[in-house]
Amino acid sequence: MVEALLRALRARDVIGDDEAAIIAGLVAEFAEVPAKRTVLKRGVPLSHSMLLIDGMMCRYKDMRDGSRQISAIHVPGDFLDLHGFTLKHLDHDVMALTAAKVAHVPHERLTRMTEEYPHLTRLFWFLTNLDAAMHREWEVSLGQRSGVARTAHLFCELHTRLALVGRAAPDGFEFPINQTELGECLGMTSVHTNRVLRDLRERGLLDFRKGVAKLPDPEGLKRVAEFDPAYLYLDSRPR
Amino acid sequence: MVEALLRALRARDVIGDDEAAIIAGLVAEFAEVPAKRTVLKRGVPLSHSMLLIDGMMCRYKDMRDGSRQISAIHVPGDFLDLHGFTLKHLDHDVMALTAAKVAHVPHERLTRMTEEYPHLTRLFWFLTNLDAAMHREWEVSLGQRSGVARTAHLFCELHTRLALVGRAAPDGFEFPINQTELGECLGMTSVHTNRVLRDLRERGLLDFRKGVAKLPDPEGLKRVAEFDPAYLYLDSRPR
DNA sequence: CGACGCATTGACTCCCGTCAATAAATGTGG
DNA sequence: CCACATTTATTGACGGGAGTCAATGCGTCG
Repeated sequence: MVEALLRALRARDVIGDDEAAIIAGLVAEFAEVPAKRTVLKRGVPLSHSMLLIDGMMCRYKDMRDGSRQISAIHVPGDFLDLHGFTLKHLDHDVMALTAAKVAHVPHERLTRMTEEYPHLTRLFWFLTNLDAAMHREWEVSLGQRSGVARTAHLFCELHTRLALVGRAAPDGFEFPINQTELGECLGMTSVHTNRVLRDLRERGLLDFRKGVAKLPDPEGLKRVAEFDPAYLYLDSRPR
Repeated sequence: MVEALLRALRARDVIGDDEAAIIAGLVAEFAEVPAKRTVLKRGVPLSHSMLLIDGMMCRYKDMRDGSRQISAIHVPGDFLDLHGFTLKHLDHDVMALTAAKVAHVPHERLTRMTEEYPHLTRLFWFLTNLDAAMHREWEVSLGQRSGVARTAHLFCELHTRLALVGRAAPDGFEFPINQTELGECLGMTSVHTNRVLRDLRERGLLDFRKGVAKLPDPEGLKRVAEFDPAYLYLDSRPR
């Protein structure tokens, strides 16, 4: 059940079968989550972390005026709140975009991991640092890229991350999100998101419709996005 | 020399004198850095992490067209690249805004820490998660807040963080940055940054001039910024 | 004193938000 | 299987916040 996580980790370091077994042993139970459900609320004390097994989720913060910023998209193999282990409660909410399956990892087991398995500890620490690296790249998108480039960049990132865990084809992937939510990732209104998507479609770079993204020209899309996957740290070195 | 770091940590957890001594013992050497110097370049393999003792620095990414996004501001007590311990190289650059003093912490000592001191490991892990929390809040600023609110929010954050390490008065603080760099934090041009600053000054909320920020009405500034310091995790709980 | 960096301001443009209408897709109950 | 409600996508018209270009001022420093 933790295959996606292992694929993500093995893209970055060598994980022995013994360590894989320990990782699998961290999971206490599995749970199903219906689409659109908010699974984690800001400020609530946490006693376990959640690993996404299947489906897609997002982190977000709501503003007083009803607008919302989605600060991260989660794909299978991602922890939704591994940072919650040291933060004790979250500063944001987490919501399921689709029906999803998650694994619960009790914090006591993570504490024990920090006491007995320093290498795994560094690997899990790495995962939260990877989250931060993605946040930084999103800051660049939101601060510097145009609507078109920002949108292209998001789809390039997801294509790369989903392919890593076997959820993307070379020319596309499923991305079950509507234009309002997509706009909430990109800091744009749904109206403008719609226009940007039309632009990208007319330029033959991206066809996103009904929750399915088609990438007829991935290289062209990367060029428009100024996409450099270095921030995803897809190189294997000991952690 | 590591007082600022200890103040930051003690705002979030109980640190014994024994642990404080271990933290101090992580430092191998100190170094002086001149203003405007880039101290860390993306992609360069790292063998130690740097703790900021005095002065201010920033993380940034350059775009191909010459524009730049600053993704974080660092104050004394911050690690500049603790995440580099598990990432092995950075996805961004780090630059000194002022003349500064840093402490070098060799990665071997951090590795040893993960093997011998699980509580300190969780504390240091927490620090990188705190960085990520700030990145998320900046995503919210860049994606949803107006130029005025975004600017106000940045000054609220810095006021809080600097006060924590004894570098701010109740009504202001030193912030040695020019309007171009400030704009690079906020995703705006220097011209627009100038207009926003004038606006905030005329509204009696913020007077930023010559590297000094005066906050005649901190509560009003927070209101405009929709500033909620929860994401800074200034509550003491065991990590 | 002149060169330089930085701040300030005006004029103009344009990307993107707002408001609104319509269409298309999806779901729901009878 | 149809009538109806709801959600989502699409498009137009209009306005405003922010970018671009450019000129001016001003303090610092060699």
